[in-house]
Amino acid sequence: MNVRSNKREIIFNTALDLIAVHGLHNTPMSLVSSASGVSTGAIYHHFESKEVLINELYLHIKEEIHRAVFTGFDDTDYREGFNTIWSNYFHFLIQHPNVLSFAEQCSTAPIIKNSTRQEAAQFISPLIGFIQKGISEKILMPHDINFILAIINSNVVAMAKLHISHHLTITEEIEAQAIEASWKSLKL
Amino acid sequence: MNVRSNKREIIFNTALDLIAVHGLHNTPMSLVSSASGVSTGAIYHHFESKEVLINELYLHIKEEIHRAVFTGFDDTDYREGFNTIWSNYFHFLIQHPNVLSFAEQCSTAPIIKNSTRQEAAQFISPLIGFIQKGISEKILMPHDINFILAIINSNVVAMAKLHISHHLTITEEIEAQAIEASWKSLKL
Amino acid sequence: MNVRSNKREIIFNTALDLIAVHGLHNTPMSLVSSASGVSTGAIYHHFESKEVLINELYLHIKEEIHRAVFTGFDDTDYREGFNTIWSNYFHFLIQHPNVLSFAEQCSTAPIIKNSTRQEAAQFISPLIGFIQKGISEKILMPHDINFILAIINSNVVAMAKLHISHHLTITEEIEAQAIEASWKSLKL
Amino acid sequence: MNVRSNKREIIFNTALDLIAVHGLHNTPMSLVSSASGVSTGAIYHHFESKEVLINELYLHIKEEIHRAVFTGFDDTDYREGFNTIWSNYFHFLIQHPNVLSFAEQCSTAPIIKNSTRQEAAQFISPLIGFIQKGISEKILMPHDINFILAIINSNVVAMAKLHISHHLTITEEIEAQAIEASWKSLKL
DNA sequence: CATGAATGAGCATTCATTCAT
DNA sequence: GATGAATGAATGCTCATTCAT
Repeated sequence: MNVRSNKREIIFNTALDLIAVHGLHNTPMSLVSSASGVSTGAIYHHFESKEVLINELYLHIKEEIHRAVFTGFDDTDYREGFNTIWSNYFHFLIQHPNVLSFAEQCSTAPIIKNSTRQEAAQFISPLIGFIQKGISEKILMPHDINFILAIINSNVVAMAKLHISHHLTITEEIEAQAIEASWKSLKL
Repeated sequence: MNVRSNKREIIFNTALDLIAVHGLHNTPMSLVSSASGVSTGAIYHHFESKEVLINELYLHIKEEIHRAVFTGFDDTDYREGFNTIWSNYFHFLIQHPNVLSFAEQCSTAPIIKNSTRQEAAQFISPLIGFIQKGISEKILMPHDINFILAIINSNVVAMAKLHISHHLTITEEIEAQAIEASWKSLKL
Repeated sequence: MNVRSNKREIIFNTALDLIAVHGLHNTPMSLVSSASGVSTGAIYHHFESKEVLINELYLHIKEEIHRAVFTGFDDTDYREGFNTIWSNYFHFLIQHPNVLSFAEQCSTAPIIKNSTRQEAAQFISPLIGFIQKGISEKILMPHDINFILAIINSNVVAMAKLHISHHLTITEEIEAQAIEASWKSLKL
Repeated sequence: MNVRSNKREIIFNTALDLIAVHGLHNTPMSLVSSASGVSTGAIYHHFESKEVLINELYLHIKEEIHRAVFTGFDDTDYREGFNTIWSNYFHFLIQHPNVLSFAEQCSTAPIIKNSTRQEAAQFISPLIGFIQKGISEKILMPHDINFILAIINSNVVAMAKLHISHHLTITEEIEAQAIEASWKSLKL
């Protein structure tokens, strides 16, 4: 099992990096095989098909992101918690640009099944809890949860893309301004 | 010339719809051909390659979006102008979901060349002018232009995606709240 | 008729040059059209098909070669006549390398019909007459005509190819040696 | 390795025969595939492209020819050696008319790269040695090596083509005359 | 007659997937 | 289990030829 999960991990990492650079459809399985040192046969032993591999990688990454988001999260002060979540999310993305690239490609690709998207949605439940708390405590505007999630997510991702694409280097100062912008959007 | 631009238009529309539904890489030229009633040879008469077709379609669409954004725009009241632009952009996207789908797919796809992206960037110059005016008149926060563009764009697109995906139906009331959210992010 | 034969000539010359450089099968009719300034429709008005065009060009060129071969030919001295023919043939080829390139490509290409090859064979009848005279006058060895033709032709073409390919620059002196070599092969 | 070279050999033989009959450009890879029983994918597994396949086949054949030329070659008597080489070359060609057809098509085709032609040129080094020996021993005329090679090669090929095309059946007697003709061209 | 846009069969090549070893 | 050669359907693209204008 150790070997097996190792291989899964190797395949995941290789596929992620290749897809981030070459794109979802310019990354043949044979390339994943040669770059990872895992034979195509072995890849197909671990993943039924390319579609399955990519869907599972998508899930894997979504989980990783949401785990990172709550690192060091402290429930005491709401605004502080908001800052932590925003910042964690942002830094994870800029430290893992290949993850962002992969996730963005998947966001519209028909290869990701609806059931996968639904499954991935479960990872945001802690975030939903946090938002609901903000609403019920009259800290956040009483918008629909999806509305609030969309604003936060789109702002973080937009800033991460600006930073990674070098269109705007997000210093600590600018990051603080961006968090403030998101906050002003949503606070009551 | 009439016939020519007609064919281009037909190919553009067909490709747009097919790609929106099937994806950039699940839309073979033969499908564009059969669905449009234009032979593959004729498509290649108008567009050097699939890559060229998609790059030109991307440019075409970016122009269309930015033309739509300034429809009925009035310079008198700044906030009113902001509302108009936001709303125009949003309504164009939800009325043309295939455009949004296509544009989103292109946003990360390596098939779009950097030179195309740069060429497309020129279309936002009126928007940049509007933002600069807001900053110089002490109406908007003095953020980097790219920062402000990113916030506005990401918010509009996020709301349009919520609406189109039926995760949240954006009524006039919610639209007003979303505009307000973007505005609060950016106003001084 | 003048206009017509003009166009034929233009098409012939263009096709010859293009085929010499790009090869028989890398020379699309559209290229012949654009390079010659004659529309594809007009080309097809003059030549039923690409095959017909090439077959007629082949015939045209074979005739041209054989006309050149007897320029300044004088029946008085047999050896002198042999020299003239050999030299004429050789100089025509090195002065028209595109003709040689085209002819060589056609020599093995299935696009040239047998009937065309037979028709082209008629042009060598003066040469056959000259050879038969040499045999009957006990100047040449009494070989089969095809044998003698093959030796002369292959030697001239081989020397022309050496010269054009720059593998050996055929000076007047070397040319004289080559003629001598052919002559020694065949003389009684 | 055995399987591998087997497949290469099968592909080579099939391609050679098909190209000899249909021509270099009327032999689609799909035909090579169906005629050889090797799937297109497998052909592309062994040869990067059609161009590579043809270039490698060209090299393969040139080597085969030059190996055949020195079969039974004996250094003792120079004239005897000349006869052997000439005859070996000639008989190899008439026994392998497809090789001749293929080689002739390649001789002018742009698909054969210059680097391939240069690589193929190395095979004639034993022949060059033989010719140089003839010159230094005052048996052959002191012509340029390329001159002598061209005469011999062009004569052998011309005779082989006469024979194969049935324009002249080369009996043993005629072959002896042809060798004699070449010899008289070149001997001192 | 001339034009050149349009046609569509045909080709080289790719790549997800299988399966004999 | 693991391997990677083999499969072959599918794709982007070409080009000889036609025909409406």
